[in-house]
Amino acid sequence: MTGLRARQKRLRHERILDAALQLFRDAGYDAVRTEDIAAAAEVSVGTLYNYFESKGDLLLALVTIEVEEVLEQGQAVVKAPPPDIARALDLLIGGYYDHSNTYLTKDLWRTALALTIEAAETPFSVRFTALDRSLTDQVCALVQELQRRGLARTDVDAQALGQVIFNSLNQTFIEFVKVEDMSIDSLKAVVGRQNAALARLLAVS
Amino acid sequence: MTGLRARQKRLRHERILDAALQLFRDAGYDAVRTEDIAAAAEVSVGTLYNYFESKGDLLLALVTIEVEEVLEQGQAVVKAPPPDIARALDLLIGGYYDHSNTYLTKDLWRTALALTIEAAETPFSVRFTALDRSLTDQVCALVQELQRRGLARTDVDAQALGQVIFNSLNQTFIEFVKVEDMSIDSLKAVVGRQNAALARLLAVS
DNA sequence: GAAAATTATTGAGTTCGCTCAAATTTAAAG
DNA sequence: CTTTAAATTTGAGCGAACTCAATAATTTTC
Repeated sequence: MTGLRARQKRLRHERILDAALQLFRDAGYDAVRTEDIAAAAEVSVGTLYNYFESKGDLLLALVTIEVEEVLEQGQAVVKAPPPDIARALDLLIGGYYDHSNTYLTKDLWRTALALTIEAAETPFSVRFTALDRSLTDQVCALVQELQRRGLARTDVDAQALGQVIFNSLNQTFIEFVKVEDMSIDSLKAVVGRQNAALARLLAVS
Repeated sequence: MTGLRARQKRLRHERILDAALQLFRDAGYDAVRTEDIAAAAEVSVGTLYNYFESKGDLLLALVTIEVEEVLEQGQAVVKAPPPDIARALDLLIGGYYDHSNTYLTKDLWRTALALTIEAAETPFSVRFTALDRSLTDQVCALVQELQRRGLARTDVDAQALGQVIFNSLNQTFIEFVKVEDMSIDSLKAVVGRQNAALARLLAVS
């Protein structure tokens, strides 16, 4: 059986994460002090820093959960995409966007995205970057799948194109979280127009 | 003639900016304290905050200068692009990348890009976002120019495609500054491959 | 040119993220 | 059960960005 220590460790880790998510969502990242999180999780500040490297690290742990779910959800679309390039892209990317506000708010995404750039070398940031790469791979896989099914031109570098598509959807998402009063629907509209253009270029003649 | 006050104001503003750039470049953003900048500019900390909203604001003022120059330089390419889609894109984008380390280091770009996401509502961040939009417009203009010259397919939304291309080059630049030991040449190689793929799709059949 | 009004500068003080030496709790050894 | 060793928690203290009431410099008024 697991010792008392291991059990308490798991419990505390969970309590801290739960407290942080709750507080971050309610009050916004900046308004929450590490002291508040520690208090809500019933540990001291020092203990909090035993479990997480920094306040930002704590947020990135939460973001990671969200992205992992997004990634898994995307698999279904890649395996059986709708027989239309624009629709397939809209479905995959729309899925990403829809899922993105399950746990996190714009404020939290803003902070998290900023952190992954600013503190690019921290363990959690590295992990997040790896997830970004997985998402890129997923988009590439979709393009390849469309080619394989004869729905898209095969005389083009699917890898390179997938990267471009992912980069663009990622950047557009950043714009989205930067503007507090932009709806997910208008985000989808912007990307939908881009997907339509790409779909036309990719269509088999 | 301008009063003593206005003259001193201009002088102080300049001295602060110069001191900040020097120190930021030498020691890195985080290692420089606002106190150090104030001392180097021979003003007090309070005065520094009379001229700039925050330490980050000071950095964004510097970044803005760089981007404005990049934008101006790009005009030449748009007006007379080489008669080949891939080359035209490589030239415009390569110009952006080459210019980007005239004043700023990767460290400074990292911090600045993070700031424009995190503090999206501050005046300087808004100004930076506007410059980003101008760059997007420039890429769109290049695509349109290529279409006008009969070098690219005209049955596609140039605006949407330009956005995609800019978003992608921007995101790739972010990846570049995130990885300390990635050269500008390998950055260009990555984007070059993407441009080749797009060029093939855009080629008139 | 002196007094009043306006504008700008100053630096000690506040806040918050984070650290680390001491104290406490749990596990292992005898 | 006691002692020793290891792991974990704790919170006062530190550093740096930023603020604001007091002060000083400049301009305007008469």
